[in-house]
Amino acid sequence: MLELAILGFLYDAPLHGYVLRRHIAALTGHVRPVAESTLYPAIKRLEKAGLLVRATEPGAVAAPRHVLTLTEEGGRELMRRLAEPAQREITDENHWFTLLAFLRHLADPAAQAAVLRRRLAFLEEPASFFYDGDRPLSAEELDDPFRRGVLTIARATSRAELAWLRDTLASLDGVGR
Amino acid sequence: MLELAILGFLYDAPLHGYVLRRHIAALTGHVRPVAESTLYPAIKRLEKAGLLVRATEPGAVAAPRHVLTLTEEGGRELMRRLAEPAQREITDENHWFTLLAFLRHLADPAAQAAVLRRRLAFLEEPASFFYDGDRPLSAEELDDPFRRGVLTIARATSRAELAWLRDTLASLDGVGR
DNA sequence: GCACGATACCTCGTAAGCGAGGTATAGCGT
DNA sequence: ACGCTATACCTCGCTTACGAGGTATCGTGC
Repeated sequence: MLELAILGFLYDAPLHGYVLRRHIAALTGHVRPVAESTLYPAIKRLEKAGLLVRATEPGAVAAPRHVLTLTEEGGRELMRRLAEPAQREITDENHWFTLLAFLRHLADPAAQAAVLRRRLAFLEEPASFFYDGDRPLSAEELDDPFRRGVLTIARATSRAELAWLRDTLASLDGVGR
Repeated sequence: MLELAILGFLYDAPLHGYVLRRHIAALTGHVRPVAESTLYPAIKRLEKAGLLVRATEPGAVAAPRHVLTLTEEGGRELMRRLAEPAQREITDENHWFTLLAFLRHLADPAAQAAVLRRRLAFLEEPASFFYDGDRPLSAEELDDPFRRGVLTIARATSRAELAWLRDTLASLDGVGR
């Protein structure tokens, strides 16, 4: 998820670590902050894998900067990660939102639609958080107000997302034809 | 999050690892599956910390079971984790939902309300996923349909949750008076 | 002249999660 | 007799993440 965000931001423009950190904080920081000690090693991993290169520049304001530029391989890797996300990227909202934030980079509308359809299939599966044996329980069946909250909120999210998915898929299909 | 779920389920009744695993899978598995190689070490951690005890029972169906029972210290630890959750438990929906699933165990309505109010404060902070400098962008200002989706979905979730939070807080305050 | 905050990057030890793989038992179909 | 599936638990090595702490530069206010 972090690596995807790094690749996604760098695809737009070369950045140095500090600015990248602020971009990532803006994107997911209110929900899941990223520590510096997580970001810098992640950058090194991606550099070692040949997905980005670092160029040292004298710091405009303070210490020298390491400007990060995506390599061609890095661009290809981003496309792979966007087009063929792991199942976790589809099911976990945190991951999914990060993927959506950069899905526009995947130029092909059909490929974008294919990813959305995987999310659609996931949301259409009957699933709950609470079960009576194998039968999913609805909010109305629960006494516990907190568990009822979970289902109420999840249902509202699911509805909004299904509507958006169907809308967006329709317009992507329109472009494709 | 995983440890909270273990403590939460065991607070209801002693369970052995395999059943616990299915409970956890039902609760969060569709979004974020938990591997066996994560669960069993987690159980051992909690045992080592004195939060639960294991008793070997001949397996009813197959191999011998390790029935897990919460200790008093384990019960107290659960209450602590429910009453004073880390900020991540409040902001990250995955964590938050897990917390909500067991918040009923916290018997005091005032303590429950205090936790809900922390979530309320978080949701009331103006925050976006996308910014123009420091200014949060609204869905309407975005060209990118996927980023627009993120904001549309997040807004629907936020609305539903705010309504539920205010309702539930009102009825908790009613009980407290 | 100097403390302070912001910029900019880094290392280290520890914790947590995961996939791959292993061990066993019991029951069922063929 | 044999394989298959479900139950039930475990270890190992690898990767990722995090907090604590460190280093250095520059501009601003006092």
